[in-house]
Amino acid sequence: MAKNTQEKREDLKLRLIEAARNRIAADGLANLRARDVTQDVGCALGGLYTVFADLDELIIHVNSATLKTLESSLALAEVKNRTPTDRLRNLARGYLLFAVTHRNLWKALFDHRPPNDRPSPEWHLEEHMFLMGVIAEPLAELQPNMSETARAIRARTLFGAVHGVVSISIEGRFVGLPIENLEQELDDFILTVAAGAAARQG
Amino acid sequence: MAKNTQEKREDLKLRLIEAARNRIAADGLANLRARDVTQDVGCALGGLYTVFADLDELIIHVNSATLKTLESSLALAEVKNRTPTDRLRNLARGYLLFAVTHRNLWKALFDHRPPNDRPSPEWHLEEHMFLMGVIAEPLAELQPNMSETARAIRARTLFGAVHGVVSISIEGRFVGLPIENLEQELDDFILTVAAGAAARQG
DNA sequence: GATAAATTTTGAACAACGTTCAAAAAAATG
DNA sequence: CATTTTTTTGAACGTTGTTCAAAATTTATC
Repeated sequence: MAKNTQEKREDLKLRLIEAARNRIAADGLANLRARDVTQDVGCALGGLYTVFADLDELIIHVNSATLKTLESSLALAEVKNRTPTDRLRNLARGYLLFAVTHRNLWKALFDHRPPNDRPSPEWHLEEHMFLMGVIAEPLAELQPNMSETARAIRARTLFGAVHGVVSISIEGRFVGLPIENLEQELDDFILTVAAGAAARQG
Repeated sequence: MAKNTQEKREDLKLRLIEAARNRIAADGLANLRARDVTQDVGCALGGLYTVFADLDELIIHVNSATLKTLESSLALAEVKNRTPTDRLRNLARGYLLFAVTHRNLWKALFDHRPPNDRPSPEWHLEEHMFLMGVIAEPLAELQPNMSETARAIRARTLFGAVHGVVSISIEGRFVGLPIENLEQELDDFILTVAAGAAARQG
C-alpha cells in the first residue's frame, strides 16, 4: 500500500476502465451508466469526473484497450512466409472471430461517436490507423507499384470493405447463419478481392 | 378541410416525419429532440406519442423515407444494357453520391439502433433487404451458377463491402480528400471485386 | 341547439440520465 | 494539535423521453 495521490488516481482510472469494459461487454455500449461503473469500483459518482473529463473519455480508453486486444488477436492470426492472399485470409478470419467473440466491445469501437466539440484525441485516432494498416497491409502488397499516399488510402478502403462485410454479417439479424458460413463467406470475398487485385495488377 | 379523425392523425404523422427528417438532415440523428419536432409541427409534446409508440418508431419512418429516396437515386444511376460491372460501378457511385449529399440522413440509416425489447418491424427490415438486393444484384450476376440462398447471402456480403468502403471514406476524418478521389477509390475497388469475381468464376 | 358522453389534445409531472460543485472528509503542513 | 490544502463525496441541476390526469374538442342524444 502507501500510495501517493498520483498512484491512487491512476489506480482509480484503471479500475473505472476495467469496470466500464465489463459493463460494455455484458450489456453493450448503449447501456453503460456512470452510476453503474462508479458503484462497481466503489467510488462516488463525481469521482469519475476527477479522472476523466466525461463518459466519452472513459469509453475511449475502453476502446483503446479493445484495440490492443484486437491487435494481439490479429498478431496471432498472422502467419509469416505465406502469400499476401493467405495472410489476408487469416487476418480477415481473425477479425471476424474477434468480432464474434467480443461482440459488444467490438461494436463499441464503431458505435461510439464523441461529441462534435470534443473529438477523439489524436493518439486514439492513430490507434485506429494502426489497425487499418495491419489488416490491410498484405492486400496493399498485392498492388506494390503504388505511391505511399495512394497505398494509405487503399489500405483504408480495404479495411472498410472487410469491416463492412464482417459488420453486416454480425449485425444483420438474418436468422441462423452459423459462424462457419460467415467464415466461408468472408473467405470467399477475400479470395475474390485478392484475385481481382492480382488480375488488375498484372 | 373537414378532415375526420383518421385523416388528421395521418396528417400529424406525416408532418412529424417531415419535421424529424429536416431536423436529422440539419443536425444529425444524435441531436433529434422530441420537443423540437413537436414544436416544429405545432402540436403538444404528448401528441407525438398519440401517433408513434416512441421516438424510435418516428425515426424508423424517417429512415423508411430515406430508403425510398435512396432507391430512387439508385434507379436513376442504374443504366440498363450495360455489363454487370458497369452497372455495379454506377450503383456504387450513386450510393456514394447519396451518402455525401444526404450525409446525416444516410448516417441515420445505420446509426439508429432500436432498443432490444422493441426491434425494428418486419416491413422495415424488408426495406433494407430490398436495398441490398438492388445494389448487389449486378454483382451476383457475375457469378451466376449459384443457389438462390447463396446468392442472397452473397448479395448481403457485397453490399456490406460497398457500404463499408463508402462509410469509412465519409466518416473517417482524413482531411481534405475530395469527392473525386473518393469516387475514384470506390470505382477502383468495384473494378477489383468485379475482376476477381470474373476470374474466380471462369 | 342545448346538454351529455366520448374522444382527442394538452403540458405539467416523472424517472433516468450526465454533469457540476459546495461542502465534508482526509491529508499535509506548521 | 491547529490550520491549511487536497481529495472525495453525493445532493442538486439541466436535459432527456415518456406518461397520464385534466382540459379542450368533437360527437351523440334528445
